[in-house]
Amino acid sequence: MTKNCEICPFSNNPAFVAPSKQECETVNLHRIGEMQVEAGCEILAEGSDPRRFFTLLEGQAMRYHTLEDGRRQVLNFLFPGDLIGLEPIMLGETSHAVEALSPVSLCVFDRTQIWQMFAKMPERAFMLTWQVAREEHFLGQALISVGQRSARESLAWAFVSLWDRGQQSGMVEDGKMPFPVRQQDLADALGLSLVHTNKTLSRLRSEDLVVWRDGVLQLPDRDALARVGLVDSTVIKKRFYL
Amino acid sequence: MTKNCEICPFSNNPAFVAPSKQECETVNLHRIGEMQVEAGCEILAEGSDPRRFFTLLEGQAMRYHTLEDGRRQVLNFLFPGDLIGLEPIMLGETSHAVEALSPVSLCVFDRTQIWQMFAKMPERAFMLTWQVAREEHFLGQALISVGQRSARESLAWAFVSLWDRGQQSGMVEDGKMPFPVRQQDLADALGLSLVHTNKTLSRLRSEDLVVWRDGVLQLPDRDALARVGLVDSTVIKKRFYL
DNA sequence: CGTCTAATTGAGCCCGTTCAAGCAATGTGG
DNA sequence: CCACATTGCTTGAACGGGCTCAATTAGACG
Repeated sequence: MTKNCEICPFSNNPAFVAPSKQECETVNLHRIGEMQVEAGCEILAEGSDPRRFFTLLEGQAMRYHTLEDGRRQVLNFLFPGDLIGLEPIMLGETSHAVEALSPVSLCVFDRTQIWQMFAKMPERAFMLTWQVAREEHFLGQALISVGQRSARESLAWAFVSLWDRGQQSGMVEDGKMPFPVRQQDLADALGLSLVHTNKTLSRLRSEDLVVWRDGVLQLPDRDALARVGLVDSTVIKKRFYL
Repeated sequence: MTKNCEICPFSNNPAFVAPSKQECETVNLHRIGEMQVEAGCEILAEGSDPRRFFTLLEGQAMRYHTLEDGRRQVLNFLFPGDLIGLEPIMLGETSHAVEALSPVSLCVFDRTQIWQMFAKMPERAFMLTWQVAREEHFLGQALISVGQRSARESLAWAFVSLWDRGQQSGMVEDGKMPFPVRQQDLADALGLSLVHTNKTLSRLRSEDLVVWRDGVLQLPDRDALARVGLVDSTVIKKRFYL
């Protein structure tokens, strides 16, 4: 295995059940290889035939769907350790696109690997389902935000959630986290217009709740911002249990 | 197995891979039993300890989350064949409630059954993951709607989506489908106010696009409504493939 | 016949939208 | 080295979709 494999759900992570020697070999068998992608490139294209899926090893990405008339909804932001392209394989149709937000490195698997996992590596398969369930949870949270929260609350919620996700995946250093996103992307994630996002954001900035410059995010008072965003304190354990 | 078991993902469904004799026995072993719930009752309580999960055999239900201040977001509506309470077990925390919309019958499983499935019945485990992935897909679609569509488009989208779901689960008869929901529930699902939902709905009614009376829904022109709601024609196959 | 819940309709306001202009940083070609 | 285009951020002004408040109606139930 190469660099960063410790965050791959199919690899050996202390947070997860350790794979056996045999499992490792089987994984390596179906592991097509690693892939580097530049910022701004499409990792997954809307409507494409689902053949492979990926583990995001380094960098950040964005998953979105575009309506016929051009309106776009960002579904979520992806962090190291996240899976990409599993849903399309399960459902047989790629209904969203994934774009790299920074230089990204991916671990590439063939779709046949999925069944191999279920057949021969139940712990890996369980792990995989756990990831899908977690993503479902995040989508639900986003839906709550877009549906019920005000613009100010939504922004606050988004920053806190992203911050917490960033910490879980080890992207926060010195109280700073890379967040290479345009305001337009954030607006599309929250169902707001660019203009209003900007104005609401500048208010949060003037209150010293958010510092976001040059693609780097800082939250001087994460808990205060969480209160603004009505973020419930539910913590998702990294470790799943049976 | 008792009535309606053919729709249970853990049972023998022609759309799915048939379970072996041994699988059937193992499922029955962990199947706690059947449960009947009246309309309006809570099947799953927010914050409860996740111990069991269910298959919805008959009737309809609603999954929602409530914010501290009372605002409520309906996450989705549940149809026969859907799983209930799997996400909480996987993630260790029940962050949403599920309420019966009609008299409901459920098949009850113990949470230990999940691991049994991964360990001994890979086809069932795969099936289960497929269900989670499908639910993730629907949540994504809902997020797109709430985030990008206008009230009119949202309503149209919702009716068409529910209609299609209803047809897949065999709830449509004579061009009619039971839809035992208050306007308030629909409003909370779409992030709209009750008043605006009502006014938009009455417009759709006057255009003969929607007929919804006494808990029964009819769509005289499903395709026209789909055009109003910008529903993409992507069809999720009932049959998954490997 | 009073009470309760759900649907309906009107009036007025506001949050978030669209339109529009300006600015700063970066890049590109002559 | 400058002219010019491009991309993203910022800000002002005005409109409007959807909100809140409020009152009425209709049906179900005791």
